[in-house]
Amino acid sequence: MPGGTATIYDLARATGLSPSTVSRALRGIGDLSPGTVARVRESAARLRYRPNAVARSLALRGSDSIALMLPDIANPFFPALVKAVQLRARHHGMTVLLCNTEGVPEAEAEYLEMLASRQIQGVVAMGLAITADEIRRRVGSGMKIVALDRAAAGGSAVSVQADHRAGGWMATDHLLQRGHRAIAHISGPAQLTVSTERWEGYRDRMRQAGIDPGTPARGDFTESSGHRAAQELIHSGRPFTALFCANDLMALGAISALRSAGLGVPAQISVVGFDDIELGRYAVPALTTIRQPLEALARVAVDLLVGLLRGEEAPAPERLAVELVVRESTAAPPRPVAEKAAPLASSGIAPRGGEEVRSREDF
Amino acid sequence: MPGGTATIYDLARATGLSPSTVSRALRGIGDLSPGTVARVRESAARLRYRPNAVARSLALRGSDSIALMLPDIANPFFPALVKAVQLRARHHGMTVLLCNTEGVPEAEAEYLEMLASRQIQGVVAMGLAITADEIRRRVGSGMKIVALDRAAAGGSAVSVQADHRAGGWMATDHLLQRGHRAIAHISGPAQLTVSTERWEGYRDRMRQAGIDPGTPARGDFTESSGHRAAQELIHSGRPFTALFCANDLMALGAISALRSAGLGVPAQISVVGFDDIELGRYAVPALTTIRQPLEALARVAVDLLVGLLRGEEAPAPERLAVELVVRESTAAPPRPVAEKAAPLASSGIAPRGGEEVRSREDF
DNA sequence: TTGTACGCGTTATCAG
DNA sequence: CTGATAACGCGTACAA
Repeated sequence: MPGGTATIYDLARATGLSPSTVSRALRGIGDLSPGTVARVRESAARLRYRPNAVARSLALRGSDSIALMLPDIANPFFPALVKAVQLRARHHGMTVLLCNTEGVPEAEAEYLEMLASRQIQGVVAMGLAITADEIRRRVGSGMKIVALDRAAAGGSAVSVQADHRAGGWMATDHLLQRGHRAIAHISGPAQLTVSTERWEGYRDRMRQAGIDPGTPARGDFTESSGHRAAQELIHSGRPFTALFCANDLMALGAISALRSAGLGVPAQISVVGFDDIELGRYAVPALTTIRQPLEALARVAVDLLVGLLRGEEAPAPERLAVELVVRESTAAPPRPVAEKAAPLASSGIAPRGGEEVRSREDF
Repeated sequence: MPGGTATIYDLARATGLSPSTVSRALRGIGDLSPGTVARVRESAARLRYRPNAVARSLALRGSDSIALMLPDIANPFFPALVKAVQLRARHHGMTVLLCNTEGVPEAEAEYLEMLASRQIQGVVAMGLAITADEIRRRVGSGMKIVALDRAAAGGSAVSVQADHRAGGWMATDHLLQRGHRAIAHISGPAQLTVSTERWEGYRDRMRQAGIDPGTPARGDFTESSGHRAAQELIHSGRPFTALFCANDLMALGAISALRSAGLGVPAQISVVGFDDIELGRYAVPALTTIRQPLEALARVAVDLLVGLLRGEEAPAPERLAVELVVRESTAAPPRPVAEKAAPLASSGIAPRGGEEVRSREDF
């Protein structure tokens, strides 16, 4: 080990064995006498042997890591999912490389290229902006891609998703149950299926109630876009007593805009979000939302990917159930003749921690 | 290229040249006739040649990527820094691997091991929990580590940091200027130097004003810890009209707790945070805070790391200047005989967008 | 200006 | 049970 760390050749020399025997002993494969294994282990420890992952990858044309591509690390929903994915990956002995793409197709393509060039053939992708053709090209050349929570273009990759449509339905149903009729919606980017699905759930439930869902306001899942969309909604003059936002971040932004306009939440306007990010629990008022099953999503996606890497067939896609979490941002609509200065403080003083969770079966 | 992609051997065969000539042509080094270069380029494109990064790493004992280790991807301050680091790294033609450690020393050690085993020798670390000895061991064996924003144990790695102490000083000064005397502090984890430095800035300014700083409440930089710490502060009975939190997330949690307790911000209590995360701009009330120079931090850190990887000497460490950003969460303290039911609505209705930025020189 | 031969560290195949 | 030998794809002295 002249320059850097010891290699299996150094161990071979030290033990008087051959490199191949050392390699086998280290990995515990083949039929070896207990003695040799012990000898190898001992000198490996003594010489501080560290396997060279690069050499191994070159020989094996593979690696023990997977990549996790995500469009916007600044969206608080993702970090939670990242943690869950890492946890599950570790369960399989795999390390996770995070690739932050900002939703830029070029960045995605570059990352994919880089990963292929590094022999990393497993990718969990939270929303891909590249074309279906490009995805198929990659899959065709051996890369395994599992879309997580957000479908890939044209269903070109296996996907594991929550039931966004049911979530939209449940959120809207909750507001209707509370007595609201004028329910506005701020949706996410039009090109994302999660946006359309959440909107469809909303639309379906509205129609079932005999109400015209109209056209949603459009946001891009950022807090600022929620803020802006709510302002536009207010200035449009279209009356509404409740607001279903396609994600929590936009809901938070919308609440900020509503309050700045002197509208109390939930006193005058009720707001429902989507995702159940940590932040929503500590917001004032605490956010009523649709909870996505993070651990389950991560588990299913990673297990699926590992299966694919082992050459197994992809199972039929399934939709994971979401839950309604009722907190403080929703209430009954104000009576037609609303008292003008509804005390905003009421929501702030409300006892905290009380929350109610309901899943699909309860509907 | 039987199995997968084309190699330089395939190109050699296709062009009638030797592998080494192809290798040189591809990288544009050595003296080659223009014709050969063109021929190689052409068939590289035609055969869809993609360099194998693994083989290259093995031959070169190096790689063109650096790692970015961070303790908690869920803290919104980090994603912004991550983006800045990635941008700067790309400027040097390097890709960034994100390693999320959850602040667990074992995870850090494992990642470091993994990186070394992958020939990735450059690391930007935002706070390392492993021991100084371990860090020195790594540095001793060729790994280049630059601590970003948070110092590494015992100054064992080069570090690039904002002037946290000045930030604490400025935040406290701002509150004193507004007329506050009873200023409480919620600090971060005791083992992090950023926590102590921000606290020291607070302490120094308080003493300059002839006020006993007392003992700070303790949080861990999460929103929930800020919420809890504020509750304890309230229940402790110790009177205060202003609160300086060691980061924005805790400030947001504290505000939530204060309002739940019926205390208006800033009507009854003024709050200052630290970091200037995006969320603070859209919170109600918008958060007064200390802004860290993200781009500068990232630029200095990445450039420094790249320099180290090239064998250059580390320059003297420098402290980057922070700024005070005045928004809506700070105001003058209420008059001694405060009207009990200060209208919380006032803050919500306050015009938004007005903010004032001040840097060190203004003090 | 271009080609040959070997090394990087590991795994797999085939003998023994 | 263990040991040679080749291969993975690329970079680089050294030779021509």
